[in-house]
Amino acid sequence: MILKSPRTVKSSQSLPDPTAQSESFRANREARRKVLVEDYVELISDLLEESQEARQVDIAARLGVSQPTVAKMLARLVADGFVVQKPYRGVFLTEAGQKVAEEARARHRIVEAFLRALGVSEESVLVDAEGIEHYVGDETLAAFKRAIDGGLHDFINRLVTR
Amino acid sequence: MILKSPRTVKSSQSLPDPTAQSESFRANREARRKVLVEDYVELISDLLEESQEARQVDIAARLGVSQPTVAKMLARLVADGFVVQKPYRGVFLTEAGQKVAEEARARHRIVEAFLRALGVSEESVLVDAEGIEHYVGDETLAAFKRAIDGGLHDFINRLVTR
DNA sequence: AATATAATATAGCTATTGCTATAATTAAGG
DNA sequence: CCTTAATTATAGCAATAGCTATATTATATT
Ligand SMILES: [Mn+2]
Ligand SMILES: [Mn+2]
Ligand SMILES: [Mn+2]
Ligand SMILES: [Mn+2]
Repeated sequence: MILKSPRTVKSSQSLPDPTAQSESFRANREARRKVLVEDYVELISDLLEESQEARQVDIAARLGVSQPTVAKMLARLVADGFVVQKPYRGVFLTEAGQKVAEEARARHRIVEAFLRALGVSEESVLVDAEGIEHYVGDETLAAFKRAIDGGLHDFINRLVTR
Repeated sequence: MILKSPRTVKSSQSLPDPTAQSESFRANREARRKVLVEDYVELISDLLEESQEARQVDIAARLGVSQPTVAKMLARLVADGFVVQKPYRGVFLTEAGQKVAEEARARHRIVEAFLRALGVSEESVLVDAEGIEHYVGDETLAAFKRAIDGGLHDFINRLVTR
């Protein structure tokens, strides 16, 4: 499977097909609704692995939000069946929660590895991956993986050294 | 400047430095607050270029939201000084609005071109770029540009054909 | 066991982003 | 000009995501 040369690919118009465009925006509003769930559940999973507990105060400190904000969000995650709370002992993940956490972490790590391979600094990798991860579809994720495995890194090196 | 081999780069821990992590989340909440402004203003600019007018109904159709939703958002964009309204003649961009639109469009196009160069399908490019564009920092954007200019495309082709 | 500390809960507020239903207004066509 | 159709405005509602201030409760320490 050979890609067409970029020169022969018709450059994108300013305005895509109206239906395609509105579907894109819809898909992104949908993705935006899942961002907090993914970030919380992934973080809870990380905290549990590191210290066997995930308390509201730790979550709040890691996210940079207040404890009542976390309390409210956890109530939603409980209602959605992703976490369970042990009173004054923090929260734990349900099966469903663990599944979301693992998928989120896998995506997150691939995006991070990809940005690193592109030569982005560690600080920018941290910040940008935290946002980008939520908007990378399966196909794009696969392309990122290919690029990492395939040795994008060496390629960049070759470019950088002329 | 030669990059270290990926094998020698210490794999990222599950949990980054707490301060760095909370700063990442803060930065992303900040970025999230700008998403709608960027999407609206860029779309208005595109509509104006295409048809010399940008009406609420057209914007609503393109975004896949209701007209009152657009009306409310336009009030905010007017208050923020990005657009002006001509009654029953749609909206137009101020100088500030045009600047935001041009920057947003430039970023959007680079992200699209980059995903295309990676071999992502046109549909996925449309959807994913619409989200990713808002979370790509200057440094990552520069890396995308380098990769496009540098001939990432040919590199992918080489990979794909073994 | 009493107390101090840490953790969580709750109340009450604000801003944002969406919706439906309906009213009001303007622009266009006859 | 008058009417109709298109466009915009407005009212009222809901969900989400944040905040501060304060109360409550559990855990840990003495
Ligand atoms: Mn993540
Ligand atoms: Mn994230
Ligand atoms: Mn855009
Ligand atoms: Mn966008």
